[in-house]
Amino acid sequence: MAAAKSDLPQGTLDLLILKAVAVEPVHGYAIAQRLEQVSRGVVQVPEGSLYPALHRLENRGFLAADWKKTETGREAKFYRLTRKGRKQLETEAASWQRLIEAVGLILGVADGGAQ
Amino acid sequence: MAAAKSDLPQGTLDLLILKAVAVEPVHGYAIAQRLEQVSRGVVQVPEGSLYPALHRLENRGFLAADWKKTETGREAKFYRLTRKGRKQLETEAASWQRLIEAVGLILGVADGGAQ
DNA sequence: TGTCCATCCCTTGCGCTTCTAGGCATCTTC
DNA sequence: GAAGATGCCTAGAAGCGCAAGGGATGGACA
Repeated sequence: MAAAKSDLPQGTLDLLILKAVAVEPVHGYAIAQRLEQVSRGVVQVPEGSLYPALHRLENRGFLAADWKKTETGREAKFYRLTRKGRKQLETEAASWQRLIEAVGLILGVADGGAQ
Repeated sequence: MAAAKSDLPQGTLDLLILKAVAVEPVHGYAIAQRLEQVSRGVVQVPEGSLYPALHRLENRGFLAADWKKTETGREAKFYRLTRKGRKQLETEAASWQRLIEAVGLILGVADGGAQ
């Protein structure tokens, strides 16, 4: 059923996470909340997707993490973008742009089914 | 020049195939060529991705197929959109729109949206 | 005639990512 | 001290795209 739930296409999550972290160091739980909020609920990131993704990105050197206290007084792992990660963010953002342009061409070019 | 190789995110291929078939019945080989051509080489569909995808879509009742002769005189499997498939195309196209808008919000690509 | 290339179809197995479904620990509130 | 929110994590299953195989046909060309 077409709920607001939108399974993210493979690879997109990485891009979104990198972008979310680029602004300022954030911890995982807040990343999910921020993505959902900014996207107006369209993007929903279950924790089972989020944390593995964060670990992947950290393993590849795109993110680095430090434990700090949150506003609520709890210890949390704050991720920040490395230099390599910033470059990766640019690359993926460019790829994304190229992709949506290409898909746009395909979806829009043939006026055959234009409603 | 280096072709812009772009691994398609999971699920995107279905949408593109449905759209390609929507205009008129086409056979698999031509679908791949058309997608690559219309997208200006950005979208490339290897046969190992294409045919399984076609079979999936046929299995789910989104596509139907008939063997016909091509212009070049060879037998080929021409796929066409079923009623269910057309509905699916609309659904997926809408999902895609919603997604790129959401990602756009997060990336801040909208003019002045960044902050 | 025989060979090569382009066209056209297909399958298997791998790798990758996402999601479901759990568990664990801390802090606040009642 | 129980409950709920916060915050982190893992294991397993499922799905999809891709590389790398293979086969069959028709036309071009020597």
